Amino acid sequence: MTLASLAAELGVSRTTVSNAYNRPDQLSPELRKRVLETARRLGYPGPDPVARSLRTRKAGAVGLLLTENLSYAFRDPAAIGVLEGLALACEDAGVGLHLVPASPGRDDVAAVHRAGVDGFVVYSVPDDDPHLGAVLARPVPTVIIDQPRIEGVDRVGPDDTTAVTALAEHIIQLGHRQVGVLCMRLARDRNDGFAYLDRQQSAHFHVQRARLEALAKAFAKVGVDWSTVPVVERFEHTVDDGAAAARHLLDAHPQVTALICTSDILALGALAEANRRGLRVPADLTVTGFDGIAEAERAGLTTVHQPVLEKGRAAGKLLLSSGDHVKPRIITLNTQLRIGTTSAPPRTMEQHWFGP
Amino acid sequence: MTLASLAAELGVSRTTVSNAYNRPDQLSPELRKRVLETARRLGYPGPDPVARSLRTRKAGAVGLLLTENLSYAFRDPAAIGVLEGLALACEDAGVGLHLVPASPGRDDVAAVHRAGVDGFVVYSVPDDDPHLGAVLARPVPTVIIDQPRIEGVDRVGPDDTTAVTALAEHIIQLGHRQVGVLCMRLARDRNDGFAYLDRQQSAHFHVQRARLEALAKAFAKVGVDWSTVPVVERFEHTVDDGAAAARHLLDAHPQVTALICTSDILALGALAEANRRGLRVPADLTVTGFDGIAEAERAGLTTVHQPVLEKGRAAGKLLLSSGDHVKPRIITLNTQLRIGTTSAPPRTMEQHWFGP
DNA sequence: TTGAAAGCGCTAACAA
DNA sequence: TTGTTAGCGCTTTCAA
Repeated sequence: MTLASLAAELGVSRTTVSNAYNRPDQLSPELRKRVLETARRLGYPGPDPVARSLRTRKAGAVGLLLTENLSYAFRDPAAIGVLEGLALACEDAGVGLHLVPASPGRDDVAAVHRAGVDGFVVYSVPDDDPHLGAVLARPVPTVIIDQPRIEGVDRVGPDDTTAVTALAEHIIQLGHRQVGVLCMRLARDRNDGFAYLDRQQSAHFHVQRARLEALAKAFAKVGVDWSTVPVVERFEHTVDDGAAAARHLLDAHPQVTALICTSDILALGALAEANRRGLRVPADLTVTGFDGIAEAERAGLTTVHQPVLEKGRAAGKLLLSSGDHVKPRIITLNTQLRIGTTSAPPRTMEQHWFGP
Repeated sequence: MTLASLAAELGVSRTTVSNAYNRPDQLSPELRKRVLETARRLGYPGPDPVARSLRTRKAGAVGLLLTENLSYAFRDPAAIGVLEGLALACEDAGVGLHLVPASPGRDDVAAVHRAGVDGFVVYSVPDDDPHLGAVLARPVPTVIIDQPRIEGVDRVGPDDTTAVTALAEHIIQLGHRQVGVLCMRLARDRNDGFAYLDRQQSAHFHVQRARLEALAKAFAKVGVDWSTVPVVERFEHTVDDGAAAARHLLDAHPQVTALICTSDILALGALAEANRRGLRVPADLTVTGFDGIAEAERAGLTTVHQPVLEKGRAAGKLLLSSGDHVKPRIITLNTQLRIGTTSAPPRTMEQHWFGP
């Protein structure tokens, strides 16, 4: 059954049948009723969506590219928040959200080519991601969330530099000079261990790079040589990995008084590890995160909150309002330093205050 | 730029250009290279996915219908698990996952018609959902997760009756006879309050209905008249709503010794409310859930665990392996009663044991 | 290895 | 109010 065969059956033109579905005001109610009834009787399911899309040049869906194991997207509360916000924006506009199957491993870009969508949202991928390249090659609008920064492409994200600088100043003000850092993956190759300056500076994930740079700059101001600061990178982004990274760092640098983590998930792991080694937080060790996920707030983590749901929603709105703009649009989201109960002056400072 | 104009530019046929993209073995490497290079130079982005889909009759995506506020899907860990499993199955098969924008309020079924997909997964909708009707009217395979049960349609889900019966027997064996129930919405209309027998029995959500029926049957066996058992329904499915529902129930029926909740989320709310009123769990009140989400296990909740990720994945696999079967396939997932620290004999029993 | 021809199923000018 | 005409951009027999 097709629209044409139904029209033939009815003895009307295809236009009439099409109008019965798409422009009810273009034909008499009786005729329309007759068309619809005959369609039901004959089992015609209505106009084929793909053929309609081809004709109207509208797919009615936006693609979401997140080059990661899907498990990541559904396990990280921050990512879920972004997804939810984006889904809400799509729902408002009545368009579908098409998750592009792009595993990080297999560089199979075909899925991007195959996606019938009117635009793409790209969420936090490395700047050398081949899927990203495929997306940008498609003649549809694109909005990038967080990273990378691409000249001429719309983007939504926080100002990582400002946010992390505020956090660093808080830690510095507390008196910490012996700090360590746990960060997420810096490139597509796996490196579960220390990340030295060259790797930090050549990181393919802009967000991580910006956060590390902001930390380096802030600590340099108070005389800390960043090349001496231990930074441990972790490929996977889970609480357990955060704990393992913390262990790795503290084993090698027990003198560290503050652990700065570039995400709450890692920080929660660090808290677990501190607990495991009998370190009291914040008395013996300060731990900070980034994102402001609910679980972190419940744990009292000192962190930088960012409005993740708003981030996804803003990206969706931006994408869906494309067309009436020329210059690329950048939306910078407000972040907020939230001082919890996991940061305090280092022990040595307390000893100063209270005497030995 | 289209495939045709590129072919014209190159002085070759459209077939050749098409083959350059889709069947590299059908033309000489040199010619292919020339085609691809010219394409890049002229900014031809490759075959249009929609046109290709029309021609090949393959959209390369599966639709997901969940008639709910999207916020629900992204806030309930059980739903996220299903989503993740389904996404994994899609990723394995290299097909996209198209979230259909179907708000519960607006009965706008158009989004279902517009979705260019090769099949649908329907997750837990009421049996009278109009979107579901639209899905079933489309000539593509469909798999339903959890509910409703539709004759002739593939389905994946747990055996709620067996699972809840085991749970009920546990509670009964502990000695509880004065029980109360918190359940999720029973129909599309909002009813935040008591749900009496007629509403329970006419519930449009099969899962809730089956669970209530199983409870009724199990308690009837030990002489409890189910019509005297307070059941509080809640339209929204959040921890806060669970707490409010528990308050509602306990205010009216303080003699209740066990609160049986049809989901972990509601149960977590009930725990919070018990805590608020100074009731010790399980000494003063037994609380049970359903689902086995991580947070519940962390809280030591007595619950029925179901493999949510597996549920989503199984549904995806089923859908993607359609075609080579005739009879509808039903996959029943194993559930597991997990007795935690929130269930114990009622106080009156203890008094029996230890004397007054 | 390449090309010609024939649609996939639909919508939107425009004309009647 | 209805019909005619002309594609949307592509793939796929089939024949050369």
